[in-house]
Amino acid sequence: MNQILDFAKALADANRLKIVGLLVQQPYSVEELAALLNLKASTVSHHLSKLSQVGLVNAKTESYYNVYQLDEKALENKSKSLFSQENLSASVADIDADAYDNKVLKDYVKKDGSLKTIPAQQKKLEAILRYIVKSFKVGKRYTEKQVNEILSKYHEDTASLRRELIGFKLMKREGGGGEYWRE
Amino acid sequence: MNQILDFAKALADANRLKIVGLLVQQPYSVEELAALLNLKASTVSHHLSKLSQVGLVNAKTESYYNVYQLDEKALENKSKSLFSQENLSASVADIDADAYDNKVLKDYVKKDGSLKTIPAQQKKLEAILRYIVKSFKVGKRYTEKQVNEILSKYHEDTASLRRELIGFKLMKREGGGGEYWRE
DNA sequence: AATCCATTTCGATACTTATCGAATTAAATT
DNA sequence: AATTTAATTCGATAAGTATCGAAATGGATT
Repeated sequence: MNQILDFAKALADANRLKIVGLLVQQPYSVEELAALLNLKASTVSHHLSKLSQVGLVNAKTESYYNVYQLDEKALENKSKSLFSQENLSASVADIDADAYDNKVLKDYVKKDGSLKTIPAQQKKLEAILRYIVKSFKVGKRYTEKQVNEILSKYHEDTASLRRELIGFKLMKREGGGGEYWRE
Repeated sequence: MNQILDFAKALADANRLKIVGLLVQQPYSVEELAALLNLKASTVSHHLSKLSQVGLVNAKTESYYNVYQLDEKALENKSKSLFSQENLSASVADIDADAYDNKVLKDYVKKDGSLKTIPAQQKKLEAILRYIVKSFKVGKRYTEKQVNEILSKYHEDTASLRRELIGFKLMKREGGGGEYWRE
C-alpha cells in the first residue's frame, strides 16, 4: 500500500543492507549469503522475502539453488524518485481530517468566532469553509444578500468567502436567480 | 556511523513519513504535529529527534514554540545519492571473506582434521581442497606415494582427492614422472 | 518411484523501538 | 522572582520484528 514506507523498511536493517551490498557484486544463493553473514538460512530467506516484496531482488532457480540477484534498475529508480517531496506529501493523505480542521480553526478563528484572515493555502481554506458552512441550514434557500449577512460575521471580504464556498462545492448556486443553498 | 542504515531507519516509520510530508508544506511546532497525528508531544519529540539526527529537519525557537522545518536539500541529496551501488557495497566491508570456506570446513571436517565425506558440490569441494592443500609445502616435489600418505589423513579415497586437486589446479603434476607440487 | 538438498514456512523467543505519562528543563511573560 | 507553557528526558509498557530450530515444500538427481 505505502510504497515509500515499505521501501524504507526494507533497507532499514543492517543485514539486509549487507545482502544488497553483496548482490551488487554478484548473485548469491540463500545458503551462501547465510554463511557470509553468519546467519541461518531461514533468517536470510526472511530478509530476501522482504527485499523481494519491494522489487529490489529476484530469484532464479538453478538446479538445487535459488540464486538471488539485485534488480539494479529498481534500486536506482526507487531510491532516486521515491523520496521526492511530492511522494512524501502523499503520506499525509490519510491524516485525521477533524484533527487538522481543529488545528486550523484554532489558528484562524478568534474568540468571537470571526476570522483573523482568510487562509491562502487550499487545505486550510477548506477547513475554514467547512466550519463556516455550518451556519447555513441544509436545504434552505438564501438570497445573496442573506448569504453576505451571514458571512460578514466571519470576514469583511464576503465576496471571496462566497466564491470559495461555491468553488469547493460546499454550497450550490442556481444559475441566474442568485439563490444559494447547502445540500 | 552507518549513514545509510540510519537514514533508512529514520524514514522507516509511518508517522515519521507523515511528519516529513507535513513539513514539506510548511514548518510546524511539536504541539501542532502532535495534534495533527493524534500523538502525544513526547512521542513526536522522539520522532523529530530521529529525523534531526540524520539531518532531515532542524528546529528554530520562536517565542514559546520550537518550530521544526524540513531541510529540503538534505532530503534530496541523501535520497538520491545514499543508496548508490557504491555506498551499498561499503556495507559489506566488514564481512569475512573466508566466511564461506569456514562454514564448509565446519560442516565437513571432524575434530581430528579428517573429512566426514568428500563434498559433491563444486563450491564446497573447492573450499575443502583449499584447506587440504595447505598440508603441502609450496614448491616442494612429492612422489605419488608421499601425496597419498598425506591425503590419507583426510580421507581414504586418496585417488579422488588427488585428482580433484589437479582438476582445480591447486596442485600440478609432471606428465610422466608422477611428481606433484604446489606452486 | 525414491531420495536428497536447498529453500521456505511456521512457531517460539529475544531484542528493538514506538508510545505514553510523569518528571524535568528551558524560555518567556507576569 | 514567580509563573506559565512548550519541549525534552526518563521509565515503563506494548507492539513490531529479527532470529532461530523444526517441520514442510518443491525440484532435481539417482
